[in-house]
Amino acid sequence: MRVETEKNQQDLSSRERILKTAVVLFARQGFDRTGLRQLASEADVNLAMVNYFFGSKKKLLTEILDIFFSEYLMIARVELTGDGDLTVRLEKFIHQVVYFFAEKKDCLLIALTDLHHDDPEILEYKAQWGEQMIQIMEEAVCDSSGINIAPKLITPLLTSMMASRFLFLPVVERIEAGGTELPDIEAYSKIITTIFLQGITEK
Amino acid sequence: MRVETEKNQQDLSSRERILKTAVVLFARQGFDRTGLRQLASEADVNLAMVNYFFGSKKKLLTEILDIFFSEYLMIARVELTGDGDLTVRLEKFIHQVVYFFAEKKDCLLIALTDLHHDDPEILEYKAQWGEQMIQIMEEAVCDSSGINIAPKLITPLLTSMMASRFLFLPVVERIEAGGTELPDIEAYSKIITTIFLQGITEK
DNA sequence: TTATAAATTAAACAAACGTTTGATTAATGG
DNA sequence: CCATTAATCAAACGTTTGTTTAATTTATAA
Repeated sequence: MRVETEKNQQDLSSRERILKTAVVLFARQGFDRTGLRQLASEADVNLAMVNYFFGSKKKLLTEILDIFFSEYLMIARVELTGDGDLTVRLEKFIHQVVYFFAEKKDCLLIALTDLHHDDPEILEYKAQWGEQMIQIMEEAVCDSSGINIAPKLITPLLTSMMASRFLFLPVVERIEAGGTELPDIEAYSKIITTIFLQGITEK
Repeated sequence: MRVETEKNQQDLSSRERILKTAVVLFARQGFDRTGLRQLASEADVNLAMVNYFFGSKKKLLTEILDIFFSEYLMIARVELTGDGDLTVRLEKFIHQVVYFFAEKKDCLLIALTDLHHDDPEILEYKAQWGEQMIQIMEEAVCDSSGINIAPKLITPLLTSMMASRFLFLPVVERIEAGGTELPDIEAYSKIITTIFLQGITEK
């Protein structure tokens, strides 16, 4: 079960091939279940190259997530800060993030599932990113509006809402029941926005 | 770092001690990072007892989650089905589930983070539970109301909303920023209900 | 070309993994 | 009290794990 065809990967550098393959394998199998030998084999590099380029398996993980978190944070900064109408800002933010999650759904899964462990090193790493996200939310959403919800509550909540589709996708795809199918990303983004702003009840 | 004092555990049977210890360790460290030797040591049983009582490490995991999922499903059946006002039913459902998640937050973390892997056996296991949940949601919420949202979307969404506090709790607890602190469970439950029904915007 | 650095390789390392075995002790019911 | 089952134990099973080493090839720059 190759991650990509060799044609698609052979023009990439060894470092980039490891990175790309690791994202897919970590998302599919989990960080701990993915051995360096399988990773090296599917990325078509020697076993020792992972530690040569990244230092350790854990460093490889944080390098993957650095890229993901910094982009997520950038979207928040660009779309949420400013003086425009809060509703409009949130609308654009959710739209951008949902499409970003859809594109980087493997990284999202790794961030949500593989990072929730006891390792103090990993926990502090997450806290660094989470703190920045909560600060943006506080200044851009909670302070500058009539909304009176703790940023420590609303930040995880909105993130969970936007991520819910991708977090449960592997399960939902297996299920035949539930007449209607899942809407596409555009419709999904709009539904999340509507519920977050107005709830499910008809106006 | 003992899971509980020996006093609290010594009156339990070996089987129950393994179960209780496994829940805590799996939630903290993840299923894969928790070795049977550590588990046996902290549960104060011999290494071989885990396989003696549960057959395998994976069976121990599914036994833990069976209890959790069946209770979650029971709450959904009790609170969601019926002819009463949908708003009232959802209100009660969210309240019950949030308190249930708070009480069983370790199991919730295991279900959300340790189950998202490629193992076909695990995936089918999850699909069995997910299918029942989606069916309840479809009949009780989607069909019997003006709400026109795919049950395959709304079920993961609502679950994610209710779980968001617990999924991110280990990170949020580490963060000093964000002036206000996290509200208690009662307030959290009410906020989730309000947002799900009416959104964040003031009426 | 030659010297220097980067990349790649096969092989080995100790440690930890889940599981099984066979013997031994404790508990149970006739 | 005896027979039978359940529970507990230490020890070992063969794999697999992440990491390191030292040698070799490839690429870069002088």
